[in-house]
Amino acid sequence: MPQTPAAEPRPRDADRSQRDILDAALGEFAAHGLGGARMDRIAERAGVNKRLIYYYFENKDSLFLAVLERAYEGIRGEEQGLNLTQVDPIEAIRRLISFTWNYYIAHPEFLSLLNSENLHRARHLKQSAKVRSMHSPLVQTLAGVLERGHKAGLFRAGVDPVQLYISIAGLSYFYLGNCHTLSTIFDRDLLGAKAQVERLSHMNDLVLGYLVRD
Amino acid sequence: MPQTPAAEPRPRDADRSQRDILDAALGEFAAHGLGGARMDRIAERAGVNKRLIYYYFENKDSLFLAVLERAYEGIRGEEQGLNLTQVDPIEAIRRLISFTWNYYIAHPEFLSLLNSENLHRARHLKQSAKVRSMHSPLVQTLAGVLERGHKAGLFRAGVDPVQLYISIAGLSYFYLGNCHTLSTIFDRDLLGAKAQVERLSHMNDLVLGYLVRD
Amino acid sequence: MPQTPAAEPRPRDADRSQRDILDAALGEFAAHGLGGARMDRIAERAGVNKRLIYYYFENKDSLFLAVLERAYEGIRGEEQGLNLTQVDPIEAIRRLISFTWNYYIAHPEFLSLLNSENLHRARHLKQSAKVRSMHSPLVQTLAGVLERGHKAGLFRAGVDPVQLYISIAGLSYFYLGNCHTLSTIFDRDLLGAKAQVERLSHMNDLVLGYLVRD
Amino acid sequence: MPQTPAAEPRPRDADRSQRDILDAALGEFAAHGLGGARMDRIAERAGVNKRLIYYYFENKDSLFLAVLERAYEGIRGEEQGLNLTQVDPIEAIRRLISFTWNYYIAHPEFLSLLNSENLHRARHLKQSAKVRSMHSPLVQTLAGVLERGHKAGLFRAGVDPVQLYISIAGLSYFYLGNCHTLSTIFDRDLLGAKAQVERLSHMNDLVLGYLVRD
DNA sequence: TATGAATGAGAATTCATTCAT
DNA sequence: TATGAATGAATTCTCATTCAT
Repeated sequence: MPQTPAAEPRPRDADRSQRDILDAALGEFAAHGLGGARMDRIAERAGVNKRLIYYYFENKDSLFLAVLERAYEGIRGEEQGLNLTQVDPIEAIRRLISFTWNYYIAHPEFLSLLNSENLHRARHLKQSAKVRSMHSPLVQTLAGVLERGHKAGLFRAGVDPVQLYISIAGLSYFYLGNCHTLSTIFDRDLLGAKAQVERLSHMNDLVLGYLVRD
Repeated sequence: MPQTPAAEPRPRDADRSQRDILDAALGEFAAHGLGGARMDRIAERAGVNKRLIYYYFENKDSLFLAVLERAYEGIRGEEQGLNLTQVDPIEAIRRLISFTWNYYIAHPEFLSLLNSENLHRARHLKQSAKVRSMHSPLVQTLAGVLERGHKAGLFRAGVDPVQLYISIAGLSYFYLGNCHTLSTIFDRDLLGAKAQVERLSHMNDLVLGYLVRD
Repeated sequence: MPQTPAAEPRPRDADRSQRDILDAALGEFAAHGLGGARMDRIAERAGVNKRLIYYYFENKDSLFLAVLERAYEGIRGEEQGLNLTQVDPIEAIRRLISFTWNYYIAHPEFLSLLNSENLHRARHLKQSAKVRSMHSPLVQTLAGVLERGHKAGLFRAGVDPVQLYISIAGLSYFYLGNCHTLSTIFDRDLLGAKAQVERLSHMNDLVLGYLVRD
Repeated sequence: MPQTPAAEPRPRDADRSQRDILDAALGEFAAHGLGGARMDRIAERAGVNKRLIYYYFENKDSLFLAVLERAYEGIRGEEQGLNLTQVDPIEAIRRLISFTWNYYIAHPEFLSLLNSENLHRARHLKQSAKVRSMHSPLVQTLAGVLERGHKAGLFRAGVDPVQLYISIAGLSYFYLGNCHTLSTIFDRDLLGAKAQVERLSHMNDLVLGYLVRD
């Protein structure tokens, strides 16, 4: 089907076009996965001629990587605003849990994108130097929190920050990313307001129940 | 690619053919997702004429559902062999954690399948009466364990078995299902023998650290 | 899809099976045309294993011819019951018009079958000695009616019975066979009771208005 | 059969491409019916990449409708050139009969297309707003002719223009559209020069013999 | 006479991508 | 920078027909 020509030709704005394409691609990849995403639909969503996508992004895979990098930038950027180093350790853990939970809720596309990338065995991510560098600060920050907590006699010793980070992420990720199958399987609404409060509280209990020693 | 004719004609065995198709489809769907899976490749993997797939399974989606149902049957079936009701509560929790972990490691396709189904918002699963009925026994068993633990003065009160089950699954699921991106991001081997032991021990510590009250 | 096995196996009755197949095929060919007809559906409609169709009728084309021959037998058989030679000429013409009209209404599949056969340039019919032999009596009968009418001073001279027969058939055929397009085009119901009476009366007026000389 | 690449690349002309596709499709649909038509062959006939058909026409059915609409435009357009309002009523009827006859002879595909559309119960036509509007002028013109004829004391009263139009069309349509089966059945050449003259004369006699009152 | 299992060839349609301007 | 036209290679699915019992 010939692309319906826009009433007015798109004003020539390179940045804007690229952003629109990335936004559209994010939605499409999240909704259908890499294999199910359609370049046609991305163009349509973006209000851009299909050919323009290839002008800016070499091909579907490159576009996917660009989307993925931008998504990681997003979450890591916000994470840095948490100031975990400046609050007491227990509060820091609470913040990290809440943040992760809320971020996943606010950005379900991020979960979806990760799913896709894992299905493809991180094929795209492995090509990205950018992403790797984003993560060490996070681990260091968390390590610092754990150490402070231990020194203050609050937390147990010997907790690996990477393990803990993965656990915290996993507790939210599995619940939210798999909520469609889970709510079908358990025949229970997992996303209602009450359910959300309960889950967040369960996760805090679980992690702090483990960490805190009295 | 023209299908290379089998040296010998396939013996006529309806059950065997269906099983072979399901096996092949499981592998293909796990490797490429629903959208990326190719019916051609499934036929080839199964050593079956492509047409036969449509003879037994209406179309790609029905086939996917059949695969999914069989996968759930698999894990739920093994879970029932755990005899959680017959061991002491702490041991029961340990068993469940280990089992989940080991099952995911032994059946990475299962994780992949879940990912795909969630990407599609449980579209297939929702049509399956079968699956729902598989899960209530599991929740009841876990509820029993928690209650026994509490009555014995071991476990804290008020733990929701569904929340706990989701947490236990999520701790393994996220680690294993996202190990490709995670190991890239954290630049660390997550699947070596030592790493596996560490993760399992971390998960046990986490869950039991939370549950057990002294 | 494997054919759902009948609860009880079909009793072995060769004649009955063949008749069922022909009935089913008539419906299917009429509904979808030769190209659109499906052997699967014919088997299903007939309540017969698909393989049995090939046992009795060599292939789709042979089956179509068999259906066609039986359809011609049907109309020619009934036509002979009209006794056109035994009533006065005007009544004979009326009878022929009414009969044609009513037969087409009662057997819309017959029209559809003719359409299909013409689309295929009478490919099947040309192979059938049977059908050819059925038609000469009809022309002779009509020729007799016209001659009697002329001798009685009622009808005009020089009317070609074949032309007239084709005209009479055509007046009903086009109206009924094309009623779907015609009623769409003219935005008018052509099959209501009143419309049917009007058409029949129009056709009688037309043909007799032409034939009868006063 | 791999498409033989055109020696020269096709010049980029959207209108021309669409026209070529429609021409090719008309031939193919007429020759094989909707069900028997092959998109591959249409592409080949049109000298166009198969994909281009889908670029301009959504799918086979849409293409069929487009062809059908163009066919109706063709005949209705020429009909308007007959100037039936400007000649005496008898001549007008003669012109309409001759035109219909000659148009069907010159455009056998038109008959075939109608057949197909009726087999499908005007499924496509019913979606077309366009077609309905083409036909009211025709009916009005014919009504005018009949009225003029009656007022001049030439024609009988009370003739329904739609009935008459259908009859005129039917007399040619059945003869020409079914000539393959008819000539097989009656064992008589229906398309030779002499036969054509005879049929045209028969139709004029029939219709005017009915209409004209002396 | 009757049937469930199996298939090769081909059908419509889709898709990422490139051409020409 | 932007776009409408065009395409080759797949991809899912269909269909008449045959095999084996």
